[in-house]
Amino acid sequence: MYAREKAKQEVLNALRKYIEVDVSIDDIETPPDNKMGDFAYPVFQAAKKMKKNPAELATEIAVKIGPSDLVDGVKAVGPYVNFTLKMPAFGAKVLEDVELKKEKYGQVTVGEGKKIIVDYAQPNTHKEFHVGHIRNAVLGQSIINTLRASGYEVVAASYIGDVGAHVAKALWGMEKFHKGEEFDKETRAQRLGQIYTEATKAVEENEDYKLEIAEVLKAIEAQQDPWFSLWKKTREWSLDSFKAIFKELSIEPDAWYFESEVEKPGKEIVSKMLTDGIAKKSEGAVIVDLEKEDLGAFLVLKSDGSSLYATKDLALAMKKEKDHGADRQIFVVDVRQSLHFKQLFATLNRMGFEKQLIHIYYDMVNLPGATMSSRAGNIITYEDLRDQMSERLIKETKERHEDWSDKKIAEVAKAVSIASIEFMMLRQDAESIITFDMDEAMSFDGFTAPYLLYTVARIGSIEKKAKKKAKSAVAHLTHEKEAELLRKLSEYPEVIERAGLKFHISAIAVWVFELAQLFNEYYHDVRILDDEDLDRMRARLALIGAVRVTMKNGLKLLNIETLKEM
RNA sequence: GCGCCCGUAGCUCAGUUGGAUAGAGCGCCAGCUUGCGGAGCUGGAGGCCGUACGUUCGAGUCGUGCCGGGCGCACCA
Repeated sequence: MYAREKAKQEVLNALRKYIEVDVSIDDIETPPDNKMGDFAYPVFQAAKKMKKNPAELATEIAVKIGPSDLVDGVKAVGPYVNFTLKMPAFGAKVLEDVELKKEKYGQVTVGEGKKIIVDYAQPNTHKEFHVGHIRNAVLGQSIINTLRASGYEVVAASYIGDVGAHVAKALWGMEKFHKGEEFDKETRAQRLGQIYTEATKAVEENEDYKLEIAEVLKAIEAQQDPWFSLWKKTREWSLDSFKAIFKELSIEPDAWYFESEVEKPGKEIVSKMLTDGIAKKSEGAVIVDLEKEDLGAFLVLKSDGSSLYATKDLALAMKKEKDHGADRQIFVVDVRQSLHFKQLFATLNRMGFEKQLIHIYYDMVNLPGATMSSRAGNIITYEDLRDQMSERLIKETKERHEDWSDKKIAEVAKAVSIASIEFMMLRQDAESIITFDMDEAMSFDGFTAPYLLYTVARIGSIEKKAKKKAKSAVAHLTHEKEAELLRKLSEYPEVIERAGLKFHISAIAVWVFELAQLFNEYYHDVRILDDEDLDRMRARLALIGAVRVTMKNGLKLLNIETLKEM
């Protein structure tokens, strides 16, 4: 049991003796200022039940409770019973927790025995991989990391849109406008995306093209050449490029699903739904009438018999269930598909699908001053963003490290720019729109990846310079900021648990930032090295080592690898 | 028209399943530092939490109306 959990348990045990209502660990709150105490129990409800004045009851309880192993003072402040941690003992337990568990510090067990499959990283082949896709993949991976840290068994499932109207459009555009063009291996995937955009514009100007593209789509679905071969070839171009991007961003799916493999099964499900009476024909197409659930009509097959997103999603859910049999299926998908998922889940329920289905949604990513849309042509691809940022970071890094090789500078700059992108995607609530300001993302000041990475590198540098080994001895850590750091470190497992239960990743980002701030304040107040009190120096080294390990653990959940130097 | 989301400091955003005096970063102003990595730290100014009612011992948080913004609502994904 982690230090904080154990302390809370002691608080609970004490409270239960004197209170006539049930108290659970969730009733223990944190006071707004730690000068008031570390834990607080508001007595309002208990007072009501016991028919007493809240402030009086709080006082009454407070005088009865004595100190325990990790909890020291108990005092009433108004209607609250406040508890203060017993400092040397509690701090020692915190450091012990971190040192014992190391990279596993913070992992909790709420999810043990439960299996979840998370659908994320769903780019479409033949289209560009832009910032919106980054948000999806990074958020999804971070949720997966956090669920794993919470004890769940998680299947990370990427779902690739390798068929559908967009593919037909891109291939049609290739033949129509770029027949015979040579495609360079390095850029061919992006070239496909450009052709897709070009084709989209062409269709807007000429309605007749729609029919031509519909023919292409049918040919691909029917596996007819030359379209089918062209599809197979170009699909690989996109997949190769996605794999490279995933690697850079630490996106690591362990299962790959493709729209092309669920298309046929999807159509079969639809025809079974027709015979079962779950679906019906309407205006030539097939729908599921969800008026009863107030969800309108769910279109599951087009009137020309070709499939839709919905067709494939039905089969996908079934396939995932067959492959992995998870207790829950989670879908990390853009908020604009909320209705689609409500309809999909309602339909699956009608088909007798019983596992829990959750849509985790996120909003879009804008650039300052402009909403991003592929139609307006102001989307920014992952590669462009990364390269623009790297370029500027190379310049800055060069100025600071004149002795570094170009190769080392380029590597560090790339790592920092990727970390900067990831952090911007995760530091904010998923439900809110991100305004991606590149300058802010790369800034070494503020709520940014570079600030955090710098702090970790700085700790590493101190540790490297120290001639003595760290040795935890909390008795030597008497500075006020040292106690604050220990308390902060103790919160980490709770942060993970809450983030995992609510899929609230930004809370991890905020917490790591607060820890970094606290460390930097400490660093300026206290000189760690060249201390004549060797035991104290070693104890401080142990403390900052614990800070570094915990920051690293937190950043890892955010897909960010720390750097030794930068 | 119906539905979902959002509205908190000049800007970008937090606010722990309703709890104590509403916070952070950036920017601005005033300082510290020849440093164990200053890419940092300290202090300051800056808020009728969109608005009006309601529920509650207690509302930025819950409910309803209104105002303002975004998104979605059958053959796109």
